[in-house]
Amino acid sequence: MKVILPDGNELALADGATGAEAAAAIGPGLAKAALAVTLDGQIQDLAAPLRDGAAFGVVTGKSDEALDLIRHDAAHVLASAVIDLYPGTKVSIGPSIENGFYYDFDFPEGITISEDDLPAIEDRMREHIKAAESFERSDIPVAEALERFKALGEDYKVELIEDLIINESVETVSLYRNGEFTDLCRGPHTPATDRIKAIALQSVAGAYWRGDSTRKMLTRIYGTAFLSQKELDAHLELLEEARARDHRRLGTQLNLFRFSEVSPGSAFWLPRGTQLFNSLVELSREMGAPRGYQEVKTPQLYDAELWRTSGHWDKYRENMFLTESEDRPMGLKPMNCPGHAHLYGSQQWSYRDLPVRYSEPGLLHRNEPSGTLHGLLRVRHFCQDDAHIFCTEDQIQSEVASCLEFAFATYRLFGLEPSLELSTRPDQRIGDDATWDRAESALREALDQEGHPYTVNEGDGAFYGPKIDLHITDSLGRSWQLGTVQLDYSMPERFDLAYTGADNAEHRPVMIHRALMGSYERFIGILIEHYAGVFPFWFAPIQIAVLPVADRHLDYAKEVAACLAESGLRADIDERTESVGRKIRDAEISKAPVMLIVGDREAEGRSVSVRERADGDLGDEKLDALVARLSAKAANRDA
RNA sequence: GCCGAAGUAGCUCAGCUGGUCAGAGCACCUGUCUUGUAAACAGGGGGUCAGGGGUUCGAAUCCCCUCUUCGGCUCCA
Repeated sequence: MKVILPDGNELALADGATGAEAAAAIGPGLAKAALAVTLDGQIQDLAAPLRDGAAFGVVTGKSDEALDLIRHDAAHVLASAVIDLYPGTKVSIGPSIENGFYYDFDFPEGITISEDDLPAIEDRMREHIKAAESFERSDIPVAEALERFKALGEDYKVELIEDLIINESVETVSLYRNGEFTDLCRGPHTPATDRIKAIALQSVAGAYWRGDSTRKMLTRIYGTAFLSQKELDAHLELLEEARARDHRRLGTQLNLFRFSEVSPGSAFWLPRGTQLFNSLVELSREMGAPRGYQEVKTPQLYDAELWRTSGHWDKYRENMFLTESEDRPMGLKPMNCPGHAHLYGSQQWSYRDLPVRYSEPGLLHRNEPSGTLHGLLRVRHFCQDDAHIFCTEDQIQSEVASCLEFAFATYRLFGLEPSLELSTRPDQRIGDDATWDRAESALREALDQEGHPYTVNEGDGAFYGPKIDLHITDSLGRSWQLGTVQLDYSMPERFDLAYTGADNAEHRPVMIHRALMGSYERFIGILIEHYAGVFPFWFAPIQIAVLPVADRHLDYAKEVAACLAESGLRADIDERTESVGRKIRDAEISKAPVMLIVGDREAEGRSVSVRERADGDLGDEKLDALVARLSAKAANRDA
C-alpha cells in the first residue's frame, strides 16, 4: 500500500502499516518527534493502521494539533493521579480546551478538594509522566464496555456509553489505558505520557454533570500543559499580566469606581469613572442623532400590569426587583422595551412616520443570582445604550444594516473587533415559519451587506425573533456579549401596536431591539481591560496633568488649567509641594496622557513644557498653540 | 442559585499550629526642603481583624450562621 505525503510524493509501505512505521520510514528523527498522524486531514494515533491512498501527515510538537493532543493526554494523567490519591473517585469527562484541559470528578462522600490539594496531585501526575506510560487503545463491543464500567461503579461512563448507543448507534467504543487507568475515550492520544513536557494545575471548580443544573455537581480541576517548561512559564506570565489589566483592579487604582456590600452588583462611580460614563452617553447621542434616533425618557417603576402585558411577569419575575405601593404590586424595569412599546402605543402612527427610533440610556435593575456577579461585566444595576425601532417588515433589513453600521462605527473608535453571532429560530417559538424565514434572511442579508464574518447559532434565538449578538473577550479571554440587535414580533402583538398603512388599514409594526455597547458598565469594563487603563486622549478622564515646578508657579499653572478648561479639556493641577520627578511619576501612574511642566521659563514666555505619556519629553510649546492642538486632538476621536 | 476558596488600615499584603499579633509598604496629615522630566527627608494619625453567635483563662487565628468578594458551573428573557 501507499500513502500520499504533504509534498505530493507517494510513500510505499507494507500492507497494514501504522503511522509510526510510516514516520520511521521517512526518517528516525521524525519517528522520534511524532505524536500522531493525520490521515486525509483526520488526526489519529501513531499505532493505528493507515489506509491505502490516503493523504498522510505527521503531527509533531510543531503542529497546531500538538497542544490539543498532549492536553488531552494530560487530562488522562490527571485522572490517573486523582484515582491514585483518592481511591473510589468516579471519573466523568476530561477534554482539552482552549489554553488547557480539565477533568470532572465525583469524589467519594466526605472528600472535598481545594486548591491546596493541587500540588500533591501535580506531583503524582509528574510521576506518571516520568514513567512514560504508553497510551494503549482497545476497541471493544459496547456490551463489554458497559459491563466493565458497571463493575467499576463508573456510573458516568455507563451513562455516556448508553447515550452513544442511543444517539449514535455505536456498536463498539474505544478505551485508552495508561498505567493502571483506563478511560472511555474517542482519542487520539500521543504514544506515551512522557510526551507531556510541562504541566500546571490551576484551579478547582464545581461543574454540573452534563452542564445540567438539576444534576449532580462534580468537582472540576483545571490545568494546562505545554511542550516545554519555557512555554508553560511564558503562558503563566501572560496570565499574570492579564490579571494586572483586570478592570476591577484598575478601576480601584485609577479611582474610576468602587463596589460596596451595601449594594452588591452595583457600581459607585467616582468622578473619573463618571467622566468615562458620560463620554460614552454623549457619544451615543452624537452618533444617534444623525442616524434618526430620538431620545425618550421612561419610568423606572411600573405597575405589575405592564409586566403582565409584556410577559415578564410570567417569564422573568424571579429576576426582577419588586415592590408595592398602596397595595399595587410594582416592579423596577429590567429592560426598556415594555416602556418604549407602551410609549409607542400611546400615540397614533401612520406608515409615513416609520421607522420610529426611540433611544434611551435606560437605567435597569436585574436581580442576577449572586454567583453570577462579576465586576462591571455582570451587575445588578446598569445602564443600556438602548433603542427600539418600530418599523414595517419591509424596513427590517435596512434598519438592521444601519444598526450594524452604527455598531461598527462605535467599536472602530476604540479599536474593538467584535465577533458576530446570528441566532436563529428556537424550538419553542411564536410566529409562523414564513415570518421566521423572512426575519432570518433579513438579518443574514444585513450581515452580508456589511461584509462581516459571523457564526450561526442554530436555535439560539429568542422565542420572539432571531438576533445578532456582538461579542468581545476580556483580558482573560472570557467572552462577553456587548451589542445585540434583535427582531421582535411578540412585543408589538402583546401591546397591540399598530400603524395605519397606505391602504388605510391597521398594520402591526415590527420592533427591533438594539443595544450597541450593551451596557455602559460592561463596555467600560471591557475598555479598561482593552486599554489596560491607558485611554486615548479624547476619552481619558484626566487628559492633562499640569505640574508646577515649585509653589511659586501655582498661579501660572492655574492660568494654564483655566485655558485648557475653557476649551473643554480636562486638566488637573498637582498642587503638592513635591519634586517634579515625583509629580511626573504620579501622573504617569494615573495614566494621564499629557503632562505639562510649568516653571519660571514657561511662566515668562507663556508656554508649557510638554511631556506625553507615550512619547516622553517633547519640549517647549506656546500655550495658545498647545490649546489649539489638544482641542483638535480631543475632537478627533480616532486619534 | 450551586461547588470550592477568601474577607486584617483608603490600596496591596504579612501575621504558621490560639498567648506583646494589631504589623509593613504605598496613600493621608504635619514639619523641613522650593524642587526642571518616573519616588526628597523626618515625624504623626488611622483598623470592633466583614457582621453575629459560640468554644477557651485567653480568638484576627478554632467552630457555626449571615453578608460580600474571587475562580468556575448553571443562568443572562
